[in-house]
Amino acid sequence: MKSHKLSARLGEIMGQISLHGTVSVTELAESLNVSEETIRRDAKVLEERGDIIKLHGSLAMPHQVGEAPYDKRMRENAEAKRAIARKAVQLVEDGDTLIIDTGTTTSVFAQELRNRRGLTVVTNSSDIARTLATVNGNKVYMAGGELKADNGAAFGPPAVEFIARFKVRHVFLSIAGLHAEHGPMDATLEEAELAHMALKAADHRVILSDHSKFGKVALVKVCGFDEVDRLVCDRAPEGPLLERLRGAGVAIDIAGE
Amino acid sequence: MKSHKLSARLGEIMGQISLHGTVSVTELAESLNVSEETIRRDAKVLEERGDIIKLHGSLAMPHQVGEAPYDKRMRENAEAKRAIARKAVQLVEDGDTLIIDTGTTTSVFAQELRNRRGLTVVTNSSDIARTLATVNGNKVYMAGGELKADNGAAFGPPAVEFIARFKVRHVFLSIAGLHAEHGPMDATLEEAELAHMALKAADHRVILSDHSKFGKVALVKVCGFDEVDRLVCDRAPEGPLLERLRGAGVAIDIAGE
DNA sequence: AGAGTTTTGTGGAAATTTGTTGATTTTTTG
DNA sequence: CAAAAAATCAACAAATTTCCACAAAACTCT
Repeated sequence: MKSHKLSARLGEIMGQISLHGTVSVTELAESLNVSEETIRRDAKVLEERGDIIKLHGSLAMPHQVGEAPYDKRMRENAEAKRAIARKAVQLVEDGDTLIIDTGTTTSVFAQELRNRRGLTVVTNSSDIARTLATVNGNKVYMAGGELKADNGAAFGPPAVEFIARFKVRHVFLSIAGLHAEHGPMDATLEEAELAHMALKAADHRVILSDHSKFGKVALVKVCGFDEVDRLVCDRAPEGPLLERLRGAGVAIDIAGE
Repeated sequence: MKSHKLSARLGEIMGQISLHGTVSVTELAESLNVSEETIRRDAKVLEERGDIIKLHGSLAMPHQVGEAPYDKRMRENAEAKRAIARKAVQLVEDGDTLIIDTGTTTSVFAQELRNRRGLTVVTNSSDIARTLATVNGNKVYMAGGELKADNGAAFGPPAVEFIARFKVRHVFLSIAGLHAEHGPMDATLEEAELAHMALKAADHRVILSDHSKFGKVALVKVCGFDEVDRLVCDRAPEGPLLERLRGAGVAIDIAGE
């Protein structure tokens, strides 16, 4: 059974943290008249409960105030995304034409594209547009309309039509899942429709995906395996997924090789 | 797998950077009472996380990399722009509807608008769109098309038509010059046309301008003094300019008062 | 009161962070 | 263009924090 004293202290700790943003372990130990080790043990349960995060020497709120879910997603698997983006940039030459779909991985990819010059970029993502629009003599075409709060990108028929007017060399897609049976999948119908149109508009069709998407099923199928030319990922796919990719002749690039 | 612990200092560094645009390593070391080497190490993880970029001797927001003229302009008079933005935000309430024109001052203004919730924002700037689209339950409508490399914003007839379809409470404009005789002026015809349409679409028309624009002549006249309701600036205008503003009944807000 | 359980404190080893030094690189200056 | 100044990097030592195992203390229940 839990003691009352313990839960009272946890509440006090939470109060201190939410009041000051971060509090040092030493401070807490002094103000609550317990040893630092006790504070650490409390911090452990608080962290497992997801109420706080432990830093080195102090405790803090789990996420920065005002941080968007999108920004948070950008941080998940950040190293993998960065590695994939670096690898994918090698496919692009100065002066290339490309369509870049919305997504956290493609946003990182866009940042890495600052190492290329004179690109012509078509996108529906305000983040990608901003990243590339003002630098290196790039030309950027962005689909307008209402930007979905989820990711700051335009969808719907106008956006699809906008994309359809272009014919480019490469298209780079982010996906929500990559399943051996169902193929590349997105979380919403609108995303999938736009991605599908983008695929038709390019000669060389590339999917950027970290391994956490492998075998995952999302809501809507984007396309068949035969509509993709290349997969750039951080770890090699295995089993039936690998079979399907090979069968469809999809080239596979593994970041860091 | 080594999970890097984070220092509570990282948040403070991010705050400083987003506040001033760029901060020198030396300044940070002094204000946080740690060695410069420690700041550099913090900067490294922040950079790998994509939150900042390291310059030689200082740290900056990620989009200030490269030599884009737009980013350079963002740094000029950074303090004044920030102060003006803070003042202007006081005019906006949660849930307001607004049009925000492209510009360096309005971009800073958009950052400050993260202190408001549930806004409906219409803009032609990819930077402003990206700043506000994914947070606080805002609704953002962005004009699409080719983004001018100069500032990452859409112009031309389609953009003007896009803006014309809205009717909002406030419009916020950046300008290139504010002259007693010629009124508010922009650097290009396209910018001026779009700004003029934006003015017609709002009840409350606000110009954001630092004092360096006072008395300056740019290429194209945007509108008459009587088409403006308010000027937010960092220093009081003087002489004939002040006369004209007063004569037209333009309210004047001075940042820091 | 006393056995069993839970919570807390203590000590030393392990891990992480920080400061310092000197070499290296970049930027500025004459 | 070369020298001087400033900033970064690499490596090691010092300081701080955490982790782990076990003992002491507090609490529960009969």
